[in-house]
Amino acid sequence: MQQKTLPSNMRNKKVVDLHAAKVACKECSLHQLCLPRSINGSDLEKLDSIIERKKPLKRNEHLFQVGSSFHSIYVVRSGSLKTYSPTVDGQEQVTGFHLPGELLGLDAIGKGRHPCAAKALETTSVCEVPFEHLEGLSQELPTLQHQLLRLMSKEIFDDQELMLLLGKKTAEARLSAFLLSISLRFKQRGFSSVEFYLSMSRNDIANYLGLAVETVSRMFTRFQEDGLIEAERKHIIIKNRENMRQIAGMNECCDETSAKDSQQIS
Amino acid sequence: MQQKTLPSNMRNKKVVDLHAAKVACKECSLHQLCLPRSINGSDLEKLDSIIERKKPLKRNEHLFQVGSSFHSIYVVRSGSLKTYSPTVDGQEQVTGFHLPGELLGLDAIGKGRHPCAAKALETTSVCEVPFEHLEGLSQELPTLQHQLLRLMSKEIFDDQELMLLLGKKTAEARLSAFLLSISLRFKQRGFSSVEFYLSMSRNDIANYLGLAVETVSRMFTRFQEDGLIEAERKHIIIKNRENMRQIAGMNECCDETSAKDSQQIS
DNA sequence: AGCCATAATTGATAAATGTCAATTTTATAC
DNA sequence: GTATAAAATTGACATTTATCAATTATGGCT
Repeated sequence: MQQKTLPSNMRNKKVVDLHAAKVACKECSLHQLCLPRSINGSDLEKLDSIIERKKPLKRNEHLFQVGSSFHSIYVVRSGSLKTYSPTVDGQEQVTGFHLPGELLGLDAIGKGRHPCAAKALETTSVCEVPFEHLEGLSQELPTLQHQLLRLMSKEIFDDQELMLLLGKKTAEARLSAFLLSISLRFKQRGFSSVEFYLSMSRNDIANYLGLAVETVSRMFTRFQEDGLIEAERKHIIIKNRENMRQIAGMNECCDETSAKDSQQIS
Repeated sequence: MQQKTLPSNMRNKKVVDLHAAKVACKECSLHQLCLPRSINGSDLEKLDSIIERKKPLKRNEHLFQVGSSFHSIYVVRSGSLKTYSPTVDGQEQVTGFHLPGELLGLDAIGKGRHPCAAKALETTSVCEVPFEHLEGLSQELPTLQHQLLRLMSKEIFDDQELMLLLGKKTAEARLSAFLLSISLRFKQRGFSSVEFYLSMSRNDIANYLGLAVETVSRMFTRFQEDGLIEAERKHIIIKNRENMRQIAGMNECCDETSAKDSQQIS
């Protein structure tokens, strides 16, 4: 598996992390939608023809708002977004982060409305896949239907993993698992799993993990003291993955293995 | 909406709660799969023909084990089950409860293996829907494909709601939201949302909510002191739903409204 | 380049929940 | 029906994490 380290000029610049590293369609989840092994050329063209490229979002711009009506699924091409829901007390609750190659909007099919909002964390471009067209095409192409069901299933599976995390674990276990998860997702897209940039704020991380910002900050400090990571602001280097796994309370099955699994479409 | 209160002879007997109240196929999620509005008679027959009825499970029997290969989706006809995953430290982590009319196994499509085990909480019968057949049939029947995608999307949505709960809330908020959730699900199946039996132990509830058993027990006590519920063992009566909503940090949209939404297939 | 708003860190304290231990209640088996 | 095991409850105490407050660092803007 190829490993690209992000170019060094990204280190001290502001936004360029994920944004600069554009992901070719062939490497993203959409490619998984295209069914790498079994789809043929003309089918792939058909799929390609329904996809719309949208103009890039600037930081803090919304891809969609809470309650907006559902038309399309989106795939992140470059950059990153967060999804969040409003809570009763007027706060927002971050429900997910979306890196290049990942999907947004699957949770909106059921009710026809987006239950959460999606906001760009940096300059971000996405592909738009109109859902009616995708459904129609899935009707023609059994492999595409299958792949769509697989991706939705994976989403359910991933959410459940996160539930485990939020339900049971200590603050350090949560943060450790979070960092490992991000690391793994970078790896799956062909980037380095050892060194990467977090596009989200400590606040977003804390919110997502159900912790106070201060606690997250302290954990970052402790992880550095313990030699688990090096962290300078958003720039993270994983120094001791094995210990982090133990702290996260993960068995190995949740790392390399599942990473491979989700690559090779059987 | 009709409201059936469970027969009084269930009160002081052991198992008969959910188990006794068999749900007709027309009232369960499978009926949603059948697409109430738009599917015609012969299509419905086709769907009916691929469904297998299995012989009932006794309490503590498994429907499937962790890692077992995925063939079918299951629909609960009567009784109830819990799903759970093993954790590193040899414990189990409860990931969900499944009441009559609800689905199991959607999280297994992705990898072809069940990431969790499913165990009957009481005498329980399920319908088995072989996934290959379902996929094939969905290929023929666009409305069925659409419905399948909707149901999976709903699962994603529901999981995210739970994540919100586990991530942010206090112990009392979690338990309150849990009880309201169960109440709502009963209501959706046509049972009373005010009075019902919990088939799962306090231990399972605590595990599911990421709390210690003792904390759950104390919360039950407190809720009774505060007049929110009456609880005698597993028999629960909701006395003050409005206060419980506030404690759970829910806006109304998460109750009646969404209940209706998921009934009417548009 | 410098200013201002925002984000991140750190410390002190309070509140919530987990842990340990004992007791009571309920369920199961003989 | 009784014995035994399992589940639930309750209390005392320890630990973790949230909250409040203050300080420092960073990033965006003119």
